[in-house]
Amino acid sequence: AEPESRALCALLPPSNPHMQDGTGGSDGDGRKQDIGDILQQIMTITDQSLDEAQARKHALNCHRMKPALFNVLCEIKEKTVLSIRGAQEEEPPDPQLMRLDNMLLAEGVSGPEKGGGSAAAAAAAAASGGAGADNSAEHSDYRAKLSQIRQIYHTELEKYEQACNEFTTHVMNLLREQSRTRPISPKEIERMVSIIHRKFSSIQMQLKQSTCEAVMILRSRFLDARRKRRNFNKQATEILNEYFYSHLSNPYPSEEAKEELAKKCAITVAQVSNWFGNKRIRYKKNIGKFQEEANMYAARTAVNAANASSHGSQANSPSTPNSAGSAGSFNMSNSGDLFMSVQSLNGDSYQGAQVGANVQSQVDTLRHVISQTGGYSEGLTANQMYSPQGINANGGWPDAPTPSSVTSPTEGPGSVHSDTSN
DNA sequence: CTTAATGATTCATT
DNA sequence: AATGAATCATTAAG
Repeated sequence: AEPESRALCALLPPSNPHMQDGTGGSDGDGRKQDIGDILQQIMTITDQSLDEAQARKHALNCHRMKPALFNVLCEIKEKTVLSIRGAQEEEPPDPQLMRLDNMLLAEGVSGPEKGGGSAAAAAAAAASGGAGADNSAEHSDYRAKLSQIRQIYHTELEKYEQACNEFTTHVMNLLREQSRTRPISPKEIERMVSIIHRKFSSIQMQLKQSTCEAVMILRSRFLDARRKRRNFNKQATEILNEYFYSHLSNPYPSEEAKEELAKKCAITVAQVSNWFGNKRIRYKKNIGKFQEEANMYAARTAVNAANASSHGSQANSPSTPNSAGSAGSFNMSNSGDLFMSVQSLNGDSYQGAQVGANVQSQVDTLRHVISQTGGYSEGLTANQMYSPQGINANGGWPDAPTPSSVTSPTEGPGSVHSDTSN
């Protein structure tokens, strides 16, 4: 068969003139010049009618030499494809692409439809309390933009996918059509398809990259925005202040208390912790500045307590950790002296019917009220002697939860520098 | 615009 | 990990 092929090969040029009407007749010498002609020819092809092309194709297919030429082409193909196959190997999974994919997945851009996610977030916000609207309002911008990005990403991706598929089918049809004229193995089609896919996937990667970039920018903006603070509403501040001043001797709410405060204030536990951290340090820094506030809340809490106790129930006071059994443990345990003083105070002003946690929670309050009214100055002075400002000076809260006298401001907490550093 | 108030963050400490 | 202290960055008030 070999010599025959060669012979056929030799026969090939003479058969050409049929294809190349007048233009392609030139051979090796005038190549550069020919390029112009070929170009011209190509340009004119577009002008040719489909019928003409179809007829030409048909003529080609029906050419008597066609089967032989086909075989030749097959043989040549065999060799070249082998060499191509050697160079062509499985592409490794691009690590960068994986990185991008992972990130997009993590950001919820490429993951499952975020409709559920946002619904869940909304549900969570709703569950966290009535004023969860704050939180969702804060995040709505972020979420809206994220979903916008996601939508663009998905539509673009879909567009690419569609275009890729369209193009692939086009190419496959083309190759299949051409396979009647020239030998095209399925492997080759496959390879072509993979090349197309690779091209498109590189485009996709660009899309993913830019999407990632957008998300990152959005995210950084959001993180910056996270620093944007919104003041708590008045009610929340009141609740927090009530707790603070009614636990002034030990303003360290337990985890449970924090949770309850958080729930009541419609803020997070972390925010409660922040608030107490700020409050403690700022109160300590300049007690005088908080005098008025302290007295106010003390009085208010005292009224609440009085009402509560007169009703025979303490569950009403927002400042006290209810569930009397356990919540009071952290301050009951370390203050026998306090308890004693409370009892004496109770003897003076209220019925001794206070129970459990409520007692401790009202110690400071009662002090305030009593000192405020002035009628019980003796008892107060005794308390002051018992726990003078010296303790405040030495650090106050952490070691011994001692009642701090708010009413005598000791206007000189040496460093009155407020923290206005900007 | 300036300043105080305030929530959040960061870092050191325990 | 929780807290204190300092600081940042925004908001509200003047």
